[in-house]
Amino acid sequence: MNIGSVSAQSGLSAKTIRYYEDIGLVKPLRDTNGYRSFQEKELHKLTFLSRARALGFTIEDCRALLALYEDETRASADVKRIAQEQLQMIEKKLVDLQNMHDTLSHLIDECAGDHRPDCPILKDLGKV
Amino acid sequence: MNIGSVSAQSGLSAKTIRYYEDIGLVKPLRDTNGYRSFQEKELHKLTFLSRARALGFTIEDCRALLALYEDETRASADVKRIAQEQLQMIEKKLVDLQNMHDTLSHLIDECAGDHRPDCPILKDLGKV
DNA sequence: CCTTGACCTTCCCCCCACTGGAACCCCTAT
DNA sequence: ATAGGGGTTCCAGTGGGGGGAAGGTCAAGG
Repeated sequence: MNIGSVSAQSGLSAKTIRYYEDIGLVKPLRDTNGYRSFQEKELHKLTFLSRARALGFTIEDCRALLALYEDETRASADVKRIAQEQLQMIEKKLVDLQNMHDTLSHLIDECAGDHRPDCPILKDLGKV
Repeated sequence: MNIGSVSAQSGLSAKTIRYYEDIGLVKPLRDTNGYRSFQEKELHKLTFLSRARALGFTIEDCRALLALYEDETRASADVKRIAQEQLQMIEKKLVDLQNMHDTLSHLIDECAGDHRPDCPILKDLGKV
């Protein structure tokens, strides 16, 4: 399979796949013409990466997860720990975003939103 | 006021304040020794920027908001519109994060997390 | 056989919003 | 005189790729 094919199947752009090769996440073979030649296993890894990234795992998380993915003697506890750490990050971000949301939402409610210059949003943001 | 002073008062790092000058958000005067010299107005703007950034506004949003902040003839509707757009971005991110959270949380629940290699997290991420 | 157009290659720069660090200057206290 | 804590500039790097140039390769159509 060429890069275009695995790109379509994995949902990753060709650019991204080349980047993943650069940083050592995948190691496709090369044809005599220099084209990357992906085998089933590499396609699985790329699909794995695509899903893991979509769940917010960092590249380094993905590297660790991929190592476990390929290690038949892994302990599922190791995978679960990484996933739980990521879940905590997500939960923290959710709290932060929810706070932003509430603050901004409140400010917006206070603002008349008309032709007059008086604006609680600006007033609050500039408060000393 | 020197940069250290406005940094402490605004909550922005000195590095960030220099960066904000670079990109034209603030324009402090200079002392004869070359030090930046901030006046009250600049401090207000920096505090404004600090708050707005904390609410997730981009630098370009901040630039627009600052222009409105300084424009005595603004219409509050213009401010409200920018804020509402930002609120929508935040709400979209909240939905995405919540979806990530639910998916990951479900996967974690399924995983035994013991010494055995069987792991629904890896299995699901690698599914074709 | 030639051309066309889709695909592939490497290379380098760009994005956001900073952060770190080097090398140097300035000011005050001891 | 020196030590230390300011300040200054400039260069490079972060994460996770994207855009686009300049060029090689391949299959199909005329």
